[in-house]
Amino acid sequence: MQKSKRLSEIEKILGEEVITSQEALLRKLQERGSFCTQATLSRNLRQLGVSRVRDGNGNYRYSIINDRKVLADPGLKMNIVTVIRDIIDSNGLMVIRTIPGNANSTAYYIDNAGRHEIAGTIAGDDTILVIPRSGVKPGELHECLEAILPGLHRQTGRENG
Amino acid sequence: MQKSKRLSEIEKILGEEVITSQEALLRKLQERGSFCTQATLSRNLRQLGVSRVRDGNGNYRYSIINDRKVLADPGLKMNIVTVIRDIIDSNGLMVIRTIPGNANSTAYYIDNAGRHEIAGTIAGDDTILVIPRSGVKPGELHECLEAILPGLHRQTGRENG
DNA sequence: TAAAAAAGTGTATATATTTGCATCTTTAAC
DNA sequence: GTTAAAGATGCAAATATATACACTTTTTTA
Repeated sequence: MQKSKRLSEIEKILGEEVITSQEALLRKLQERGSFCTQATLSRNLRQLGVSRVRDGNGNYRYSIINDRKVLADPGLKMNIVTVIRDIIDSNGLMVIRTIPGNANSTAYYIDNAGRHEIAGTIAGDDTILVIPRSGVKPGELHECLEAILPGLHRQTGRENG
Repeated sequence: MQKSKRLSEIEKILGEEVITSQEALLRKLQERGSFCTQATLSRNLRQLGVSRVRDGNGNYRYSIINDRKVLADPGLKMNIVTVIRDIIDSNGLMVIRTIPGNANSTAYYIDNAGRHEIAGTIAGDDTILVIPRSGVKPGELHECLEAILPGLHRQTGRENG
């Protein structure tokens, strides 16, 4: 069956490129040797839980994570971890890198965890800067993030450079 | 004008109820005394940055959460230096200022240079924050950036603030 | 292995959302 | 106060996405 291959291709493409419509995604899939119709793609996207989210200009973009899921249900933390690529400590600041387009939603989640250790976050497209409160040590901050994002330590390739 | 009232009603409704279509949102607005057509609502949702995201069952739901930043255009890597205005060191972090609208593309370029010295970057509209890995000294980071962006030192007005 | 059930898919179509255009309203400039 | 410019909106039409139905393939059951 070619479905599973197609699903993983979809995930890969969405992690690498900015896709604004199913038609566009369809073309990308074709370039990689996966073929189907828009109808099937629509079904696949639903199965993958892919959302259509806004970028800063109000344009839509397809994204593998659905922010609100994480938000509405604090129990579903695991999903957010899947978009995290790595975490790097930089002199006490923590830099989290995500797959493209997911920094904001992840940062939002971190902000809303209500952890005292964290003064705030700044998110770009695929990078989040987590700023600790004064006096919070890197190790504490890292532990804090692990508490917020269970399973995190298993995901990050290099946790300290 | 009733637009601003409608916008805040929209935010309120989305924060309180599960809305799965613009038509449904339209009805909720009417219940609260805000009237418009679906076309206008579509425009309003874009202005608010509202996204259409999946819930756990794959169904759509409108949500105020979104990703705010646009991914850089990987195409314009060449003349990247010409858009840089200056570079300022701030306690080991490097702040690069570009001409408006070019921070993203520049940051993208820097990220993709694959330099170990750099933990990550965060870009706004005309400002980039370059975050070094722990132990990397400001001078090293600056050299690193010069290596990535040849000609940089001639462009930057004040290289250390 | 045959039959039944479940899953996958395309086509055509339905539903949902966005947009071009004309119009009306508000704001800014004299 | 008049005119120009910008903003808001509805309508109709264009796009984009989802789904009903029929058909094929795969998986399960006995």
